[in-house]
Amino acid sequence: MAARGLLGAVLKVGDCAGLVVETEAYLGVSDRAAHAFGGRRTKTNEALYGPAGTVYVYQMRQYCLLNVVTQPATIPQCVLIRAVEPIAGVAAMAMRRGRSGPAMTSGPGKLCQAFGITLADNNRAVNQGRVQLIWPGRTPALIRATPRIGVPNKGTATTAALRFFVAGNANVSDMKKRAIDPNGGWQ
DNA sequence: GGATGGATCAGCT
DNA sequence: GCTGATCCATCCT
Repeated sequence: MAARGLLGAVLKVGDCAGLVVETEAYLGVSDRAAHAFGGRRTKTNEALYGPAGTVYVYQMRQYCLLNVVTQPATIPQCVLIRAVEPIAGVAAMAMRRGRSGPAMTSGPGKLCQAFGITLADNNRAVNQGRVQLIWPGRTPALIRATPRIGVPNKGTATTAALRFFVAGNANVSDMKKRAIDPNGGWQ
């Protein structure tokens, strides 16, 4: 699954970069939690119907969320990037976030603020705009799966284990202190 | 450590 | 009007 394949990839925006450590899969028309559920297509989610590698930025309240389309055009599936481990441009990210440490990029809204990702980056091809994904990055020692976050009361969409993260990485959202691996969860 | 409520806003109904 | 793929401060145990 594409959501697992993104773990360990390098996300690069301008001079800032980080390793993807947490993702969620959104399975298109059959997924009640997806914006394209039932084939819904509006100006806002138009990017979902682009080719694989299209950036889909969704704004929620005062934050933006970063997605990457994973299937050919007209098949609206995507992966939400929920958290990264900062590896470059840390000072710039800390300034934009007003915070440092794990709280800087350990959530979908947080990492977009840290990298300066906005709706201006929506509906553009990865590696042809400011947002880039680069392989190889690092290899997770262990990938864990749980239900997605913020998807209540939607039957199987709520219970399905479609959230994936690098086990033990300190930048994963809601990571318990006891569960942190000193090696960052990498091989 | 866990639960709660407010901030805040574009887009859809 | 209403509704979120959120975040943070501030309670409480």
